[in-house]
Amino acid sequence: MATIFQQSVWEALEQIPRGKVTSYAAIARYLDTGAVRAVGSAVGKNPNAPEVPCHRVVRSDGRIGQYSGGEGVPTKVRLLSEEGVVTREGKIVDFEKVYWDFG
DNA sequence: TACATGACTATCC
DNA sequence: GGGATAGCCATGT
Repeated sequence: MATIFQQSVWEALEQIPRGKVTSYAAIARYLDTGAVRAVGSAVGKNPNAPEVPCHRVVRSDGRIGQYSGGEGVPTKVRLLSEEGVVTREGKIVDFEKVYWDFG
């Protein structure tokens, strides 16, 4: 059962442009809430995997974080790499350059 | 209704 | 600079 909160999170994810990443904190801020952990839970339960680019969400410190799909984090890293987001040792390279904010 | 948990973050040694 | 601890809101049992 998807709650309004979760749907809001997923809508936010769709706004992330290709080749960019954002953080859970940014989404929480966009939703005008400080529930960064709840955001993580919502993203992880995302039932619209292909529609929603949940792999474009990383931690605020530039690390990949977690992933619940395919092979897990390796899959997330691969997807990001395909979009031009280079990662290394589970961390985003040039994080500030590929970081995208809601505005 | 109350308790425990989580794809996190910020702070404090 | 790196590891550990507390705080946070929403969800599921």
